[in-house]
Amino acid sequence: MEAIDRLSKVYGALAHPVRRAILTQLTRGEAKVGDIATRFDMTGPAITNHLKVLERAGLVHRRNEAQSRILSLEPGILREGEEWISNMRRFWQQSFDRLESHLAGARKAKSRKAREDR
Amino acid sequence: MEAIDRLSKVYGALAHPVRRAILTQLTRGEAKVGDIATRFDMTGPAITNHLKVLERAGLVHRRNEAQSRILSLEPGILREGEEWISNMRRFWQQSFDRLESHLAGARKAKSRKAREDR
DNA sequence: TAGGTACTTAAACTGGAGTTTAAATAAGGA
DNA sequence: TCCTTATTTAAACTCCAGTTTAAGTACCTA
Repeated sequence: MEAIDRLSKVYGALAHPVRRAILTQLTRGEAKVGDIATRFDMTGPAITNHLKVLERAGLVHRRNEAQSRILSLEPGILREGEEWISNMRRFWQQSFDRLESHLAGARKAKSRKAREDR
Repeated sequence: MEAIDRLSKVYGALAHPVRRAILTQLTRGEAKVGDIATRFDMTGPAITNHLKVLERAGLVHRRNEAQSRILSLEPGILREGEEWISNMRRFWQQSFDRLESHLAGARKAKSRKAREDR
């Protein structure tokens, strides 16, 4: 069973160039499976599989229309992925700033000592 | 051989909760491999492996100090990952706006027709 | 209802991710 | 030099990702 958490599914889905290309294509509007398949040198089942991964991650939505399946972007989930990274970068920046001010303090202490030693 | 592109490596690295937790820990400052290992219920080699994935994605940097390996964050690469997502969201927003104004146009035409039909 | 179009499911295979135990290496200390 | 600490490499295993070909399903058109 071992339900995989959402964020892992999202990043896992983004970790394949074909799936990122599919998402990019979908920013230009909805598309049928066939529209997508013709742009990649892969068999139909391979595309079906990539679309399933994107769908299970909650990144795309599938709708039936006659014989065609219409794919469209589902933006909410992508937002979570963006947030995790930007928080990460923000926290990293803070720890970097702390390090900087620590080093600045050390430099000051050192030059003070140098003066005292003179 | 089949060299995997950078972005795929970055997202692939983020697609595991343990690796995300390691990155989060590193925002609080550098850490030895041992410091990281004690926080997860895994054997040493498993941690070594996750660290290798993070390192190959360019997300962390490893430095030797006596018997210990010191890990620290490498922020630049994370920025690329953030950019891809935020561009994606921005393009999506644009296509959403286009759809909205299209629908607004359709609604107007419809109510005009309704008036004309009266 | 027979035939085409548009996909999906099944089955099979390859290769790589994630994990463990056991052995190897590297650096420091007695 | 031998022992200890800290971590990595090797070997082995399981399971899942990605892919293909062949067969099945769903909806439309004549």
